[in-house]
Amino acid sequence: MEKRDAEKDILEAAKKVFITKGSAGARIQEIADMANINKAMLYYYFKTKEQLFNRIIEDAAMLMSQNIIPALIGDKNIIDKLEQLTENYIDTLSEHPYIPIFILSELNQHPQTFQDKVQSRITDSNVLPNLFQQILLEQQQNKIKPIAPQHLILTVMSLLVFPFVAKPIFTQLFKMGETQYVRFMNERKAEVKKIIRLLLKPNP
Amino acid sequence: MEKRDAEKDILEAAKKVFITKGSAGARIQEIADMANINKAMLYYYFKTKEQLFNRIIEDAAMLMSQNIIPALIGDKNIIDKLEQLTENYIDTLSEHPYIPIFILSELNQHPQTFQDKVQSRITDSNVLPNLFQQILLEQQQNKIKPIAPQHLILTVMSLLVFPFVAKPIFTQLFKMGETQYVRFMNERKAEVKKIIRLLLKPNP
DNA sequence: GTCTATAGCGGGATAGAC
DNA sequence: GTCTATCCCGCTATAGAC
Repeated sequence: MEKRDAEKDILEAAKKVFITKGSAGARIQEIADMANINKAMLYYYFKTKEQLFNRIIEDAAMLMSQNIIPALIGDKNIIDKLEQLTENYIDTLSEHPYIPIFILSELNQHPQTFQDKVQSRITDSNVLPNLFQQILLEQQQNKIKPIAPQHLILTVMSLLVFPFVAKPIFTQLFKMGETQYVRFMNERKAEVKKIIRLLLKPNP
Repeated sequence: MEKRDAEKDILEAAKKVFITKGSAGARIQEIADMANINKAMLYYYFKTKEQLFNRIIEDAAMLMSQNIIPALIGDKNIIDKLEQLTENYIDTLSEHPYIPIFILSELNQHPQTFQDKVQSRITDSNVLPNLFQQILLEQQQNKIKPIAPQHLILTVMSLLVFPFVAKPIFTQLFKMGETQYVRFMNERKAEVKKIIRLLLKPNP
């Protein structure tokens, strides 16, 4: 029998409600109900709706960047790094499929949020410039085919993230249930890796 | 000197506000102000906020499907069709970059919307089953490499749509201005077509 | 068709007892 | 820490004069 932790319950409920309804559409009452807690109690733990929301979106952004950065650092070659990223990303997002659309949608409405809460972590780590440099270096060494680093990165991110962003559309369009969706996204790892190799592996 | 058309002004303003703030975040007052019209006048033309919103999202969905369907029907081969789609889509979305994130985000919050307003148009036209059939046929004839139709479609859609969905992220990440973004998205047409050919063109 | 004024209420936030 | 009651603002929507 575990001790009931109000703050944890609130965060869990808030996550669900904010992610499905968005910042403006979410109702504090609904979060409180879902956490089996009084609305006043919620304000006892989190001073304002905005503060609670910030906490949720920070957690979500953290979850995302935690999977990018480790896959991309180290001294493996580019193809290995991107394949590792594919594994990590699809696994994590399969467990949290609504995170990307939530982040992107909120970012669209408040672009400053990104600057403040997400970019700093990526910029500070210097992952991106290092990756660019490695791509250009491996090209000079003829280890991979020529491609603009921006296009390569955007292509891989597109292939990884979009299927989750568009989940509601394409599960309905392809008439998939939840189980089929998960299986499909697992197949998709191989598909994305195939494209990465097609793009980068030099012709023999 | 053109005649002032209130209804048109409202729709134009509503489009901007709904797309940037979302359905729940949008304020009727802001739409009215932007349309240089009285708030009561707005209710004269559109009975409720919801009705106005529905009109906006229907227009947006229409704009999207208008570009998919024509590129995919007819008797061209798959590669030509997908390359045509690439041209149409990136051109249209470059003019309306915030439409995809708007639609996807609202769809996520109200999945029923899709069933009602978008899917019917696509389902009725029978584009998707026909396309699937053509893909399988060309594979049997060894005109294209083997690939599951679902993965092919999802890959192409990812490559086309995601750069717009993630526009705020990657313009900031790659430190791009509006002009550079447009130029980059134009380059991207060639990049996407290259990937389509890599995926489908049989090795000689 | 256009405008002013206002109804009416949903929902964020707080007071204050226990 | 927990709860009830309530404040009060902002917002959708309407009434009604012109």
